[in-house]
Amino acid sequence: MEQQLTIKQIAQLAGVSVGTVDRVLHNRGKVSDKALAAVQAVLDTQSYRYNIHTSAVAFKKTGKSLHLLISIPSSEKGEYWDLVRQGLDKALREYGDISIVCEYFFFDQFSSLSCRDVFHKVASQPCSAVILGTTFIAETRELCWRLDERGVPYVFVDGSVPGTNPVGRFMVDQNVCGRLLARLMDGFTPDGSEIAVLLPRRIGTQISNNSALRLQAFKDYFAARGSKRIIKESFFPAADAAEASAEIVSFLEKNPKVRGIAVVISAGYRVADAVPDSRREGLVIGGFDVTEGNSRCILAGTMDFLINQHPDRQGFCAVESLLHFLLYGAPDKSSEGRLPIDIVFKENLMPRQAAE
Amino acid sequence: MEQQLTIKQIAQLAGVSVGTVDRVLHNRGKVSDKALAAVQAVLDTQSYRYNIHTSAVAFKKTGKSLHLLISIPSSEKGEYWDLVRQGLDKALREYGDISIVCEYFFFDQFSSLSCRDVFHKVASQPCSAVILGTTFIAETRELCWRLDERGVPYVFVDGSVPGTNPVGRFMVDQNVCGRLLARLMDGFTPDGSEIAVLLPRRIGTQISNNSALRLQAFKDYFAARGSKRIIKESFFPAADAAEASAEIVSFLEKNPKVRGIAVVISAGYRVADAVPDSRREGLVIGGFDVTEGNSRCILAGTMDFLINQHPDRQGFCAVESLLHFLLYGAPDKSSEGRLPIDIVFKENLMPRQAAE
DNA sequence: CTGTTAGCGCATTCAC
DNA sequence: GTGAATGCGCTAACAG
Repeated sequence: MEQQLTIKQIAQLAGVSVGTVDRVLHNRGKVSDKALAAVQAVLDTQSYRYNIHTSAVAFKKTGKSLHLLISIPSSEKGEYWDLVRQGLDKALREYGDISIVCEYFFFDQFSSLSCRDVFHKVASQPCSAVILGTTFIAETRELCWRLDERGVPYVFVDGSVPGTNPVGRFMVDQNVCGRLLARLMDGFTPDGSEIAVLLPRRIGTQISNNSALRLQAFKDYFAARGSKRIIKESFFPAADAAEASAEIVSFLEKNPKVRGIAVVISAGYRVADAVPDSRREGLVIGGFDVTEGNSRCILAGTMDFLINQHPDRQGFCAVESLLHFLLYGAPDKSSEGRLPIDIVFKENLMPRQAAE
Repeated sequence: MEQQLTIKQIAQLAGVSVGTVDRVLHNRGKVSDKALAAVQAVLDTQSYRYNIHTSAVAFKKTGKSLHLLISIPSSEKGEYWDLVRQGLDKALREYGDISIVCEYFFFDQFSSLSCRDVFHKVASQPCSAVILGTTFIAETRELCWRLDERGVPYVFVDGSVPGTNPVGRFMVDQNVCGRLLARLMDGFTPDGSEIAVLLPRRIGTQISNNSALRLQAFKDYFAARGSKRIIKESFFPAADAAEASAEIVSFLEKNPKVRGIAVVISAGYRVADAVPDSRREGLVIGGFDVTEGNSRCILAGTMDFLINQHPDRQGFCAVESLLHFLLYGAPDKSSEGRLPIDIVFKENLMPRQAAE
């Protein structure tokens, strides 16, 4: 709408040259106090909007390009971290006018050793910035310290780690996830019935931070309302379909009053697949995220709803914000807020939920 | 990621100049068959991505700017069409690097006469393109014919009108809205209870197309499942708080078995406000869209859920797509798909749901 | 420290 | 019909 302020105009208003304005805007130093004050004065009055795209064009001249390192868990196609990746890639495509060299470092989300190994490589790799999937707290923190030392900016996807200084954090509120799950389960199951919460059991690894937060919030919901609902917590081997199936069948037999199953991870389809048809009627199953497996179950009617964290959006925002930071030199305004959470039923499941 | 193809490179590969490539890309004619074939050959092999932003920069030189006409219903702050407007404005801000002159033409969504009047002005106003809120079918169609004659492109927000040729249509599937509403109501109310559907009663105007579609889909949901649920349809005066209140109290007294109220328009808060506290317990109220009134009720706990059509997103996408069309000369790939629909509970209500 | 300038992708104008 | 040249906002190299 209203004409944008350009650096040329700023220069004119401040009585300096565009070079000086550029130096001020990017904190490149080598500016006299007087010139700095003059430019600042203009910036304080008028609102300047930086044009990331023309900036990118100018960058091309030098042949320099941004070097992005992305370290996230590896993932089957259509599973959680692959969706994150789709969002990352989509952003990289959308900002294709900016010269970006991008390198992925995948680690095994079930192995802290693998994470440590991979992060070690990341720590010493020269780059402009890093995007991290926060899975292992200690390992992530250590890497961040190394990056801080080197002055390399980084952003988090899917979580945050205390004691670090990320330029942005892109995640949803797990507390909201847990309470929302509780609300839906509470509403969709009959009053006297029991509800099961299924947690992942992993070999040699303890329950992930997100699962724990969701479980806590889930229980908090009922506690806060003074609900008499009986909640049955149970672990299942999320990685092994056959084993999971056997355990879930047995669990349902032992708990005949269960009318709802809340799966606090994105492998809900494993549970849905395991429930025998004879038990399907009157059983509500809810899970997380529109992964391929969950999507299939929703369409088939063997799962009832999903809480969508929009992993793709998280990835997209991470790249977008990081580019803004790298080119503009200051964090994006919206890099700190929690991202919205959706609820997906069969009725509103979109074949391809597009990232942003 | 991979280097973008530029028009300079295309020119080189085709053995012509950038001017010729530009003429081909924009169908400006004045190109020999031979040159056209050469450029086409390159475009067929390589994939060219047009850079809308550098294009916008170049446009500035000429001082020419895009003239957008936006004609939508007027609206109180925070109500449905104001949310659409927020999305429109957000897009205009985001694409602030493009010189756009934008003019709003508001009409009264309850008066076809007002619409006709306003559209008459729009029809003769010179402009680059038009964005239309599709409220009155006949009036919209007539305007579109006039625009077609003049060769002015237009897009729809919040609906579509048969027999027109919009460059894009940005809306959600009302069929999905209705079925989703039914699904939620069905799940959240006890089995034997009755469900009320509340429709707007307007003076001198018949029920809007969207409301009718939602109602039909709502009923279809139950019919398809052979459900024995009793659905009570009722009209209420959405525009008058006092009258609405009286009628709803009386409705609830006459229908004591009603446990769910589905309001098929965005004025659900009027219903929620009218329900006496004594009847609140065990009553589920669902409506449409995160308007200020609905938002207040959700937070207060007097409404239970909203189906969010993201009017802001619709507006945003409309502008984005139109700009793409105007600058590139071809419709956006994603200008035809239906937009996603969210569900909002107290737990996942975001204070300010940002557009895109 | 500061101003000038070339050039990025693109649209347009104007000679040829 | 066509291509060379100009300038949009911006960066960076360079000359003062």
